[in-house]
Amino acid sequence: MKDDVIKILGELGIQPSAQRIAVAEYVLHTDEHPSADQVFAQVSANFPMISRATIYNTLNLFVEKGLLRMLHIAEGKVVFDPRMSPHHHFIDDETGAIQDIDWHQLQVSNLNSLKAFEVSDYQVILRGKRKKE
Amino acid sequence: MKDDVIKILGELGIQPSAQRIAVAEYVLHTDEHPSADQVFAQVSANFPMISRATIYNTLNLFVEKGLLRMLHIAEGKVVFDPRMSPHHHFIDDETGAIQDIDWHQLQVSNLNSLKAFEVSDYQVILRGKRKKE
DNA sequence: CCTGGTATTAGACAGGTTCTAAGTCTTAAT
DNA sequence: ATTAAGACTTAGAACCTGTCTAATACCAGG
Repeated sequence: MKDDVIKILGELGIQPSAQRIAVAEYVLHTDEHPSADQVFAQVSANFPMISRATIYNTLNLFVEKGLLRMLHIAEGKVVFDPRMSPHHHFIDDETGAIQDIDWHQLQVSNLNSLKAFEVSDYQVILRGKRKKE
Repeated sequence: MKDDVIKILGELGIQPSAQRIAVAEYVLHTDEHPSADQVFAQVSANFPMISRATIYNTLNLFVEKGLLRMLHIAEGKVVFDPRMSPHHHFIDDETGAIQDIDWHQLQVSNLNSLKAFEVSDYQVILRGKRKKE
């Protein structure tokens, strides 16, 4: 399994240092959606000398190389929206600008297939870039 | 316009202090999705003595009273997901746990109506609580 | 006018993330 | 094997967002 990880890193052009292997072994085999701090805690257990900076460097590198995806959906930095009625959001990847998308412009179907959840709220988050007019 | 704001605050049972009026005047009339710090910067321009704590108190009060919505979609705290193929996410409001929803379980339609954007990526974010089985 | 409760303030504090400067490890060429 | 160059890691400082605290200022009702 360690060899699998080394192979994956190699294919993406990532030098397989001991620290990177340790991070990859954890993060590629978890069902959680770990935060950097959770990764630090788990990896530290087997690799006590690893530094927080290395965790951050490594995770950011993995994202850059397409091994991980970053999700901006946890508590943390927050922005405010005075439009209280439900609507979707488009986020410009270049500028970070957030734009409202009218609720009725998109439809999400098959929500009632989610039998295990009571959904109180949902929205579509779109990312990309604004077309030049 | 100041009177409009006072009226709105009054209807929601919010004491209209000078600071709250200043915050409301900005935040209710912007097309941005401002962060607390942006609100602080803007409001400070006209109200130099206002404190950061008041900005936070006021924004949180407005959210509580239903005047604003809080969006957790900006940069900031981040979690990582090793599943690179597209999928949706359900967030348990009670525990914060994030659960993957299979891409094919939901369909979003009418995406091509978004003529002004090049969408590189999208997902549905659902919030609620997990049903007890 | 007084009083009590509410609102505001400055600053301390805490968590998450990035930066910096220094040190260590690898690699490839000798 | 040796070494130099570059890549990687480290500890800690620094920064930003957000909350908390204790003290002060404000205001509505008696």
